[in-house]
Amino acid sequence: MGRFFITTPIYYVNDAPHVGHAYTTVNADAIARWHRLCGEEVFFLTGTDEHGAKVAESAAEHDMAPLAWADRTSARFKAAWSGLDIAYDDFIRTTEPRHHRAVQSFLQRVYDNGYIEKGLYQGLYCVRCEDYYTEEQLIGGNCPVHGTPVSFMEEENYFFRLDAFADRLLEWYEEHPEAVRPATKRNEALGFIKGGLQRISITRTSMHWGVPVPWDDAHVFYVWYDALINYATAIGYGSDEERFARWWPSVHHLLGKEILRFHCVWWPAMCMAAGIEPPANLFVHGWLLFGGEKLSKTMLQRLARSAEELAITDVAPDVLTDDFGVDAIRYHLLRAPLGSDSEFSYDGIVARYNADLANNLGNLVARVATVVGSKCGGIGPAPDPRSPLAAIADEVRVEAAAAWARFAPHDALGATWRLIGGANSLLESSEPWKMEPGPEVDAVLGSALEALRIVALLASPAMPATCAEIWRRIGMAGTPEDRRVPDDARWGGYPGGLAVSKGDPLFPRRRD
RNA sequence: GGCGGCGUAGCUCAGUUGGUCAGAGCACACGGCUCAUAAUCGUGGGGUCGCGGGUUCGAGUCCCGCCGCCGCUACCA
Repeated sequence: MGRFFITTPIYYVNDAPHVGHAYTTVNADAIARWHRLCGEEVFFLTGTDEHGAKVAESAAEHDMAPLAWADRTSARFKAAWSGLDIAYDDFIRTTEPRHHRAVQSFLQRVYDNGYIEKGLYQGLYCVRCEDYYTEEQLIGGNCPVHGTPVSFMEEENYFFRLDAFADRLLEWYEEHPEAVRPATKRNEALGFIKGGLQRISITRTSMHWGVPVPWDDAHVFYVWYDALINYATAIGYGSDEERFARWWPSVHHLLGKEILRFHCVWWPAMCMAAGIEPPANLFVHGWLLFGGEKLSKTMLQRLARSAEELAITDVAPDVLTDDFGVDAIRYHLLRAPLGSDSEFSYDGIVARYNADLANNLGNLVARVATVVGSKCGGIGPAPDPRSPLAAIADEVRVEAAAAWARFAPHDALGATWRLIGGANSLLESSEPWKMEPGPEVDAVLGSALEALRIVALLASPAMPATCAEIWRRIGMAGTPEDRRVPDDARWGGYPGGLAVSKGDPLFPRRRD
């Protein structure tokens, strides 16, 4: 049996969960669900990143201990994922003891291997921020946050010798052309490496909200440095080597383009430095963008809790799921091409909802149930082995599987929807509602039901609840998740003789 | 400034190594149907593929320049 390990980035607890987070997480969830459907042993990891100066500051501002503050925001992420029907296998928090142990073990190894050295970190420092800035970040030579003058400071830090890995990284990219996808993102990472790498300061003494450095207790690790290691922590790095070896390095990291450098340059180098293989698969997705045009006040009110200028990070997932339903939002997020940026708008959601969900899928379910009710006494007949839909279903099954496998849910769903179109078309050309009950009617309606069964199976990673409901309405026992692709997605799996029920519209058409 | 990406029908997007590559879906128009959530099915209009050059028998597809967006530029989740 195959194994499939997929991760999202761990989300920083200073942010509230927003649609950008949901985009990554829903995609990872759907892909994980697909692999479970394929019968693989799946480990889907997400979580929260809870260290660093910003968390400590925010906690102080709220008069809370850092951990209490982190508890609160971490819980909001869990709630958001629950609201989006995310079936993760593990939710890691970087404040957990297991993570501290793994980080210390990992970085001690790097230290012992000679890739961490003490050095002087110099920069422009704002005392009130307790943070360094580059000259470009300053506004009029002053701190961008406080507007006050910054001072030149230096502190003794430990540095990771990233610069020592340039050649090995280039070699690794050469030997693993598919490791970073899509190719455009791979090129960006390569460009960064070829541009020259410097050593990285990885510890702090100015603040203490972090993982203690095992060989020098005056320091804690810089937040990014501990964060990346979560992927190793969760599969037993440093505590259960057997388990770790089972899942590593054939991981699939899904991440947004803004953190490409950390994942595609730092992280592989860190792994090399610690003496483990770099992650085998890094898939970098683009952003959802608001086109910057025609954002009506209505839309603003609907999407954002409060915003003058609406950004994707202002939109909370629950605002959307309350409005459209969980599966509709999951579906919409999954129809955005994953590797590149794509437009995101309220009107776009409405349009897709009406076209794909209400008109095509929802209406097909309704019309089939009604005609089965009137012409077959509500008992679904068996499909016709020679139905024209059989060939479409074959094609769609193969295409959808290939698309899910290459992290292209939008293509997988596009293919799946062709079977819906085929079924609507077959009904139109056969007109079973005009025919007398008999074998001919049975063949058409049985085939339509079979199409719905296959669609419910293939689309279940995207819309688990809706597909389970379709499954139930056509009389199937259990849920699509109990089945396996590709075998159960082959034409002829609908047994016939099952009670078909009508039910309310799955996706009531929107009039806005 | 440097590095990288993008600019294809009204909208959202496809278009490997240059030769049915001018496409899909939505929207729109017309026709059919009425089982269905005024749904569905069929047909059609519509783009000098950002602009200007160049290479080539032939270029959205390669090269140069320009215009317009955008990301990264190192310790920012």
